[in-house]
Amino acid sequence: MPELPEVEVIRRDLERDTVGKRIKDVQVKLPRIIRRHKNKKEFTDALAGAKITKVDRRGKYLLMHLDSGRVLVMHLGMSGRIERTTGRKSVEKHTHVVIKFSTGGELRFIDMRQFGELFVAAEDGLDGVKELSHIALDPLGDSFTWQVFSEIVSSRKMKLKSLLMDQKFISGIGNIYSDEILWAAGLRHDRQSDSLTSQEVRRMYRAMQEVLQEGIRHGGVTLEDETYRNLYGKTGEFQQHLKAYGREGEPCRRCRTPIVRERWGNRSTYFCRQCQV
DNA sequence: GTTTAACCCTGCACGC
DNA sequence: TGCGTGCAGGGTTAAA
Repeated sequence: MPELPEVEVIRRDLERDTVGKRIKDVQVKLPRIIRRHKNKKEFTDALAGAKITKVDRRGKYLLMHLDSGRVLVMHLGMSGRIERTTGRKSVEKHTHVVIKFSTGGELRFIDMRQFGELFVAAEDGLDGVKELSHIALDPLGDSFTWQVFSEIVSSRKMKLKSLLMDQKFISGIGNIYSDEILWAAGLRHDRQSDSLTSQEVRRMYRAMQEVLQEGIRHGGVTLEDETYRNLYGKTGEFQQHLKAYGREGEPCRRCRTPIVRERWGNRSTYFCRQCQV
């Protein structure tokens, strides 16, 4: 399930591999994936003939800028991935959109659970796009300073995990990385954000930066039964370095106390009862 | 302002 | 072996 590090890995791959290429043709096999558009034609016409100039990221959204003044916006949802192929490779099940380049080769959008989506928007109207307008600052961006983080955390009465995962306040963090950040900071998921000391806020800020950077460095997380891969089909390796997520019953890497799993809302949260307070 | 629950969909485990 | 049922999984959003 792609979060900031996984999406950033793909962004870097796309930036390296697709900038300067011209889109020849687009095929939509499952209209649900482009559900923001009235029909397939509106989507494919907006892309055909355009050259890719830049690949950006806003939270978990990928933004592929085009020389036509438009932007192809992509969200991977829970099981989505993008594959770069020569076009000769057989088409995998759950391939919903294919973008062909005029120089040969193509991008395939593959998504088993169909929670992902693609749409095209005008570049100068991006801030008005509902899906993007609420996305907060990027936690790895230069302007996301400790002071900014401190203000977000201490001015609200939210449980830390809710706060970390809320895209309105901090962008790009999901279930896996929130558990890892809280473990690294030694803080419980259900601590009220306004109860943190300034030292704890600083610890959480540092943990957030380090965990996300490490995630990117190790190519993101690919779980056993999940489908995350980079642009070339390579799996991530950060799952081997996880300290909390998915480690129910295994000893905490700090204090040896077994990691517990709790239902939190309608999903799992993993933490150490002993050293997260 | 904050929390909760439903929804989106497929694959898989399970019981019969 | 085949069928039906129930549920996991995460992000978003509407409702409480």
